[in-house]
Amino acid sequence: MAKPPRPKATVESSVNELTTAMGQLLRRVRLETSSDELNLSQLSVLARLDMHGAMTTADLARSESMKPQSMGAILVGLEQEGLVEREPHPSDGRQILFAMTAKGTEVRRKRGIAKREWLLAAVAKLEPAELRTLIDAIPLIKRLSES
Amino acid sequence: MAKPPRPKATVESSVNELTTAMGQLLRRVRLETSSDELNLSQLSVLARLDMHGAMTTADLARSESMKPQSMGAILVGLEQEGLVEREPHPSDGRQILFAMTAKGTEVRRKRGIAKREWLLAAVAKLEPAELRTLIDAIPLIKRLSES
DNA sequence: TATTGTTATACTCTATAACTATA
DNA sequence: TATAGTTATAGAGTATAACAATA
Repeated sequence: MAKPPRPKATVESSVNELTTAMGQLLRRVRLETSSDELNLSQLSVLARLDMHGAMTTADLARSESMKPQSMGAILVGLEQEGLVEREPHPSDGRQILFAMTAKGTEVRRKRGIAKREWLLAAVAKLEPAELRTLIDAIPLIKRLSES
Repeated sequence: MAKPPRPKATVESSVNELTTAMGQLLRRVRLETSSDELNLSQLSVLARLDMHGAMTTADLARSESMKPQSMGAILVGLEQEGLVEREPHPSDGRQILFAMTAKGTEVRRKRGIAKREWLLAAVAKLEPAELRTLIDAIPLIKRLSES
């Protein structure tokens, strides 16, 4: 089934395919793991706190390209599960630092999270060179969202 | 600003970063283009109809990893904008084929769509080799969502 | 007056469930 | 009985607006 002679793939058409492909993969991941205890944003926040240490709502919101109110809702969820906890800011009474708890560290690191399982299995089907390409693209995607 | 010596990036941690990065980029794209007339899913459907010709709701839903009811809502939106139209299926009275209209083709192809503009500007900041990596990764992301 | 965070509300996107019509 | 599509409803995720407290 040879493809019809498409005019050479332009950057423009690639950009369209990128958003389509990303949207589809995220839908798929959410569907495959809808019974999971944490959603993708919550996992992102845990990963970030694990790397950077305690952060404020505003900083977390900025780093995830999200509004502070939205981040607040995510943090409330994580807090109710006992995965993060509040710490007063040492010098600014307005700010609140959110830090991972021991349970948060454990949940984040344990292999049992279904979200990873499904995607890991899919990634395992890639050729080594393809896997390298995919991994190399991750920081680029990250940079795009920050530019 | 050398990076701290992170323990070698495992496939597992890369998979986490991939979903985080994709979620963040899609949020950013949506924010930057929230005044746009079409959402990402609608643009995907137009692109697919442009490539494949007329398709049914069910086939479109399958190809986008989405439920038929959800695809139905997307198609109603496109239909009300006059971008797609219904055609009866030649042999099966239950099925309905959706085809692009001339206006749909025009809207899809015109350069003015803000969604593309913002992302194109961001992509233009990548080095040529990085752009190649990103483009090479697109079919891989697509394949993951279909596996 | 500007910033941090909270509360209340609404919107977008997609899923689930129940139904109709055709096969 | 199975499949395609529709209608109605609900849920997740995130935004906007209005507010309180601190700087």
